[in-house]
Amino acid sequence: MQLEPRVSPAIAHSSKCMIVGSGYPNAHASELALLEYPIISICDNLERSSPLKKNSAGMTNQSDADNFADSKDSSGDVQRGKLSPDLDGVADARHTFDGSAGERYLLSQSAQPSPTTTMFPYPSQHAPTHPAFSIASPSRYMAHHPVIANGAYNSLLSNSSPQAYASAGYPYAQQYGHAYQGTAFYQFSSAQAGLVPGKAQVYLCNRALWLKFHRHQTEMIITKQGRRMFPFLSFNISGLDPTAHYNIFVDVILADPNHWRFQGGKWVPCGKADTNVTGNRVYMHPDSPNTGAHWMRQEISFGKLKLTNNKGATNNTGQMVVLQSLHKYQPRLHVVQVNEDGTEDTSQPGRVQTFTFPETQFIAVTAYQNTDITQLKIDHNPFAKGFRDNYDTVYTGCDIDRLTPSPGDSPRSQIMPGARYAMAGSFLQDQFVSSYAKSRFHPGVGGAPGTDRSVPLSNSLLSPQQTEDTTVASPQRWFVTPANNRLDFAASAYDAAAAADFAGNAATLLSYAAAGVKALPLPGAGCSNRPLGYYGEPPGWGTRTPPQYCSKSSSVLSCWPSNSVGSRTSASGYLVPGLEEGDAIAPERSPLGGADDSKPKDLTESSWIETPSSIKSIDSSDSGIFEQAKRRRISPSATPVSETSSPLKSEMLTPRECEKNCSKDIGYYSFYPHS
DNA sequence: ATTCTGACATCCGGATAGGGTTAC
DNA sequence: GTAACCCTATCCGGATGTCAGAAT
Repeated sequence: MQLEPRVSPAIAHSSKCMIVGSGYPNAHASELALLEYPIISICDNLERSSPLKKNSAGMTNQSDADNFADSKDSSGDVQRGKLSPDLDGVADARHTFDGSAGERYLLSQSAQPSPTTTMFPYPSQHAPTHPAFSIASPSRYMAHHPVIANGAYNSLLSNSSPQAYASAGYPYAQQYGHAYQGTAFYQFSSAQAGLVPGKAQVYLCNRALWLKFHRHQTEMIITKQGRRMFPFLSFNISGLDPTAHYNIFVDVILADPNHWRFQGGKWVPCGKADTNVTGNRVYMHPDSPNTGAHWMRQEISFGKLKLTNNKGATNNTGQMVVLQSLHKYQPRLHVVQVNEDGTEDTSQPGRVQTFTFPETQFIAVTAYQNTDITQLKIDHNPFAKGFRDNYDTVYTGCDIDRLTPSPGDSPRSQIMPGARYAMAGSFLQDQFVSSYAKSRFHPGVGGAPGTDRSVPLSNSLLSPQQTEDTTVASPQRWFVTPANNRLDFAASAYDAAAAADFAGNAATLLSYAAAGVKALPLPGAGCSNRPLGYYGEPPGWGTRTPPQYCSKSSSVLSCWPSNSVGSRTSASGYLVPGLEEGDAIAPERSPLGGADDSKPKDLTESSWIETPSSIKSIDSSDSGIFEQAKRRRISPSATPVSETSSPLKSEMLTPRECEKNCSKDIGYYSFYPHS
């Protein structure tokens, strides 16, 4: 299809003058230091980084690499330092991130009027004049691996930015730069925050889960036959034209120019990445093309996306994304408006929007390196359930003993048992909410909700590279309630302690802010709950466990009218309190308070508690939590999570409750028009 | 020494078959 | 008595991480 590099003058300009560290025109050097992500000059890379543009430009991976290398060379100290493994975008950011930093990056933007407008999903990197993607020509995506450099679409952002992109290199730099410039793309008006017709907003539904992995540097297994991602990519989109048609797909690009190695309990760069790899890097959502209403109606899951290292794979190439082991990748979501027949229309600008979620970065491996990651996978992936029982035998019963025996890796050992168990809500972060939900309130499973046996999923879950951060994060950091989602988050930005748990890393935080995010995506708000009623159709994981959840929680299902975009996008639909960060909910910290617990409680009880004990036993047996409780031999004192603090209750508010609660935050909810 | 591969055991959900119950 | 429906058991495919051995 049309791969012609239709780049606006602004874009062209931006692509030619990438200046290291200048991605944050309004940021001070100190701030840059916090940005964490390397800022590397990548002249011409902006366009090339796009699988489409690259094809059209006939660029080679090597050229990409060279450009990247060149940019590094010219980028100076900043970028050089960024190449440190500790600067991969998480660890250090967290170390240095504090309340002030959070404020600085989230709220201090001149373009960002107030903290109250900082709570929004990731805005896209709009591509005003970018040639649309085409599903008709998959080959166009069979491009070389570009080093993440903002992507073609990112570069197009410059259209609205007078300063274009003085810097690029890594995606975030560009994004931040864009955001810091306060581009008009992102409406920071409290009244219209993020509500820009035609401009989609995307929530990473399972963001909390991603964060859990991200804190340890996510690893994804790649096999010849292809391995599914876990966590898998799952998004919620809003802001699309309900009647317009869109293609939605994900591509995976190199997140940095390094080859990585797990050494000494941590990931360290080891030479240059091999960018001379071909293969499909794009996974088109099977529902594409479809209407905006369709996309907004349900969660968009990419559970069937498989990662492989088999460059010559011929089967299911459409489902396979070819990657290289020990390379760091960054998935990106692309939303491309197409004609009704699925064809592209490049005549209109702004039809391509790209979303990058830093927390979804991962290193492709053929075998897990970090045992913390392994354990997280086992703990959260239903398919790995069979390995959970090994806990008793493999480990001595103390989850601390089970920790990664990596040097200097003692994050969990720093956790107070109570705090650890208090992370009950973390389960809600799971990709498979239902699995845990089923047993969450299982009678007799005392402390089940808080029996995250293996992994302290909050701030305590720090990788060896994050040991400095020992601050006890507020468990409900990501517990989004209709009334507090945005404001709470903003407030949290000032909370140094919370900062640790805040998105899991400063980089992420920054990405939000820089990307023009007005508020934390509060992904869970929309997804952790909504999936209940939308999992029936989505492919992949979503089709497995979720249905169970639905079948057993009919009352919950009713919370998400799947046939009504309007209702879905209503405040209640999107903002139902979702435990995104999964941490235990501290009622006292929740705006909803204990009073509001009653309703969710009733709801859950009606859905679960009334289930015949016999059935519940059966269900709970595979819930994970139940097993964990059994394995952990949890003592009453070790399971402080009371019913009132159960995350599920907050998570499962009914629409009525949602509306009631949501009304507390008019500013935010006004974003989602009630039908 | 590091990385990759394939076999393996395990788990889950879907599909199917069989049996039991109920309604006509 | 028959058909329809429901429930349960079983089989199968696909998924997981583990592990030992091969490859680099």
